[in-house]
Amino acid sequence: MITIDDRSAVPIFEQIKSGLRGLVARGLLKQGDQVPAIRNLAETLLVNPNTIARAYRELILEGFLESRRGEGNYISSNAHSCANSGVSRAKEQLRESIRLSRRSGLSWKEIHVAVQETKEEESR
Amino acid sequence: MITIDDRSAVPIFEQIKSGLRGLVARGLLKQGDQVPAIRNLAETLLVNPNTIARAYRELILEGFLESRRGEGNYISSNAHSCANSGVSRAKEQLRESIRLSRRSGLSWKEIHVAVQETKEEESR
Amino acid sequence: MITIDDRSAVPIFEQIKSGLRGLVARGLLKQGDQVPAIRNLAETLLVNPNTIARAYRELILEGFLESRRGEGNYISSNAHSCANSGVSRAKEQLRESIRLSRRSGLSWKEIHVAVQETKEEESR
Amino acid sequence: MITIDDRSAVPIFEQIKSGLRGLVARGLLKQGDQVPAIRNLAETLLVNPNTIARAYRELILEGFLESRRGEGNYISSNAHSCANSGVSRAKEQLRESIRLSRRSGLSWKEIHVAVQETKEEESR
DNA sequence: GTGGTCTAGACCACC
DNA sequence: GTGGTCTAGACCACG
Repeated sequence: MITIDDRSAVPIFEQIKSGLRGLVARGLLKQGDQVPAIRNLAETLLVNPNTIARAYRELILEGFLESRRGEGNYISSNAHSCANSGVSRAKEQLRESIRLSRRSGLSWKEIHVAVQETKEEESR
Repeated sequence: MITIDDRSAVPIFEQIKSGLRGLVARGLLKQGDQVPAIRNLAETLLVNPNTIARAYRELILEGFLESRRGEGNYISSNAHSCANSGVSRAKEQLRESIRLSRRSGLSWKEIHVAVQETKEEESR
Repeated sequence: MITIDDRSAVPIFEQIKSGLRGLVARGLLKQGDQVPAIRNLAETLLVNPNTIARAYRELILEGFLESRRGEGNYISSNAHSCANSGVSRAKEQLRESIRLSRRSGLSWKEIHVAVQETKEEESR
Repeated sequence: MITIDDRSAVPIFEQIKSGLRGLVARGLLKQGDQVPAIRNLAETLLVNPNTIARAYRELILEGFLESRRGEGNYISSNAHSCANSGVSRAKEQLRESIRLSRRSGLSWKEIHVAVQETKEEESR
């Protein structure tokens, strides 16, 4: 359910963090749900377990996850608000990318086209 | 004519590279034009000369700039195609950011809003 | 395994690049092998880490090396072809030096002697 | 009679210096002969006059040329020995290039082939 | 005046 | 542990 792009400039642990927040924002994961065990997810995503551990650790600090010792990690009760603030952060990052593409010479028309194309790509 | 954002995750030398490519793509700089001297631009942008030198060096490797010994750096004859490929690269990066923001839970509507807001911000 | 000549007119980072390409061309380094860590090699060759970093960075751009985040740099799968094109480049540069020495007045006999002497020097 | 390669890493003024020394070494220019006027040679070789001036200046310091004020520059009486020392310097440079090509992975056979090919190229 | 190389060392990020 | 970026400043070479 989470997609990793290792060629991306965005750190893998960030991709995991925003991936999980996105799942909550979209309602695919709810308060109290258990998230996959570190080793499990590492195997699934073909990623170093340390990287997963770091993502979880930061999500715990953030109050998005709760760790129950010996049991696993669970979506916390205030995960929703974390997810929402994650969404606004994502929006701000997107705006920065848009500004950057402008400086590289893209016209607004091209930017709209890019949005459209990505939308169609996704619905396939 | 080039804008630098020190807070951006995108390295400064990359911002300079795409800035120059953008200037050519928008027709503000043409084949044969001289680009600012390294130390000059460094002073203008409040950036270390080494950083400018690195941007220029990579643009030369790319064939976008030509260096004439002891004279300076000039927009090369095939800079236009480099600029265009730079534009498509920028477009591809934008699409990646859009995908990423989707994974973080942004709706298509929110993405359109972000584009709109950035547009208005720029025209101010 | 790489030799640096600080008195040479050839920049150190270029010597490192051709040194590595040479190691692959001679089969002493193979696809998938890890190259020394930047700080490591810097210490061994008594050279500034930045200089090594530059050589590695350019070899990555060239497709000769692959960098795995936080892990290190590795000989890429198509390093062999890069090494070969490096060898032809070296050959072309040698021919240019020969032409230059001709223009400086060396006879072909003297050139053969120079080759012979360098050969003997190396085998010592 | 002198060939310039502006793409070469060897500075143009050095190419001119060794070119002149080569002409003497090969007997095409003798003691007392006048060398071309700076502006003249600059025009012929499509080179900045400053560059010619620098080459001449250094050849004068070296004792290879003599300047007679208002008249021009002439091959000096001990030009021959300068030319000879130039030849040995050229030989040493050639040997360094050979060592460099070795480090880039060239075999001795390939080096001999390169010499042979350059020879044939010249006789055409 | 121009660019090119190198050093030194700081700081940040990822694994 | 790894690499990446940036700054500061020195030094050299070409035109």
